[in-house]
Amino acid sequence: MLHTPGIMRAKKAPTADLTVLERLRTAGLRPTRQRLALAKLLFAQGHRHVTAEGLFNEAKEHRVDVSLATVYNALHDFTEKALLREISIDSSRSYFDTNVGDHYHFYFEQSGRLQDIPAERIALANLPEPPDGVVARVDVIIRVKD
Amino acid sequence: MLHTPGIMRAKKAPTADLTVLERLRTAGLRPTRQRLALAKLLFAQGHRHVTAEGLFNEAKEHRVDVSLATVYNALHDFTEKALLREISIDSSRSYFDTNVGDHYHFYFEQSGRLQDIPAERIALANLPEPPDGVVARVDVIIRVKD
DNA sequence: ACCTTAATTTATAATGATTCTAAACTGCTT
DNA sequence: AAGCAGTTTAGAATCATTATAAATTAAGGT
Repeated sequence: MLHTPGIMRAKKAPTADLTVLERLRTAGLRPTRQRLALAKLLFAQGHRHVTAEGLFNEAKEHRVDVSLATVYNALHDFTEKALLREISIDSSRSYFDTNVGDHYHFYFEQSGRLQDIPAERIALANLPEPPDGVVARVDVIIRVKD
Repeated sequence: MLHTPGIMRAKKAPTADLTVLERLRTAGLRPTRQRLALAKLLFAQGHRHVTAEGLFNEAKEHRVDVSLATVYNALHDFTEKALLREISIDSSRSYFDTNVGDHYHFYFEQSGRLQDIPAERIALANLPEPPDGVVARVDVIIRVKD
């Protein structure tokens, strides 16, 4: 059985990977092995809410060898490039949301879990103008005792 | 010039102090020297937003001798007894708000300052019900690039 | 393919806010 | 006045996050 190692090695990864690679490039981020692997974990399925520690553990489970520092770096780089959005729910840790569109959140205090609420599910009217400066974003968090 | 040390010592503090003492008692908190002093700083004037570190420094300026641990204890005790409300704006520190009524916030990212928005200034309609559990509270934070 | 360079990764140390500990102290009731 | 549960405290410990500085690697040019 003949095979062509060179071509095998050069063979392109499945579509999902390509997309991730393009996303990174488009964002102006060098698609390193680590960033690609983390981005794949983050963006493979639907929207997610992760913590640095959580993503780090997930990477380990998937035999993705990255340092915790790199997970932090990647999360911040992705956030800076609007691939992620950072959410402050409690002072003890930060969550990162793969949904960067306009939306709000349920926060379940017991479990520490977050759930998206589509923007159209809440009518926010009469938003006051800030005394000065410009509105960067409006966060709405419905805290639920579950 | 005669004076009566015993009576002087026993003399009641001004109204504000009495009120603070009553507030603590009513809340079921023992009115210790430290808690009284901190409560006075917190509730003397209008509504305020403080951090533990900030209140600690303010205490020092006023020659109120309390430890940082006590400031943390007091802030948490007050919050538990609904004399304060804790607000999570960013993951690096907690703010405590002396306004425990229904209201929202402007957050000025540059300065790290918070400003109250009265509840009636924002119309929040169609709030979705949580899938399970009960709504503990709804936070609205308007983040301002100033 | 090979170089060069700047960006990235990494182990590890450092930081900073907060919490814990366990010993000393103090309101409050008897 | 005495005793005790509730508080305070200095200092150590914790935890998430950031900084450091050396090693690695992606990208572009030759």
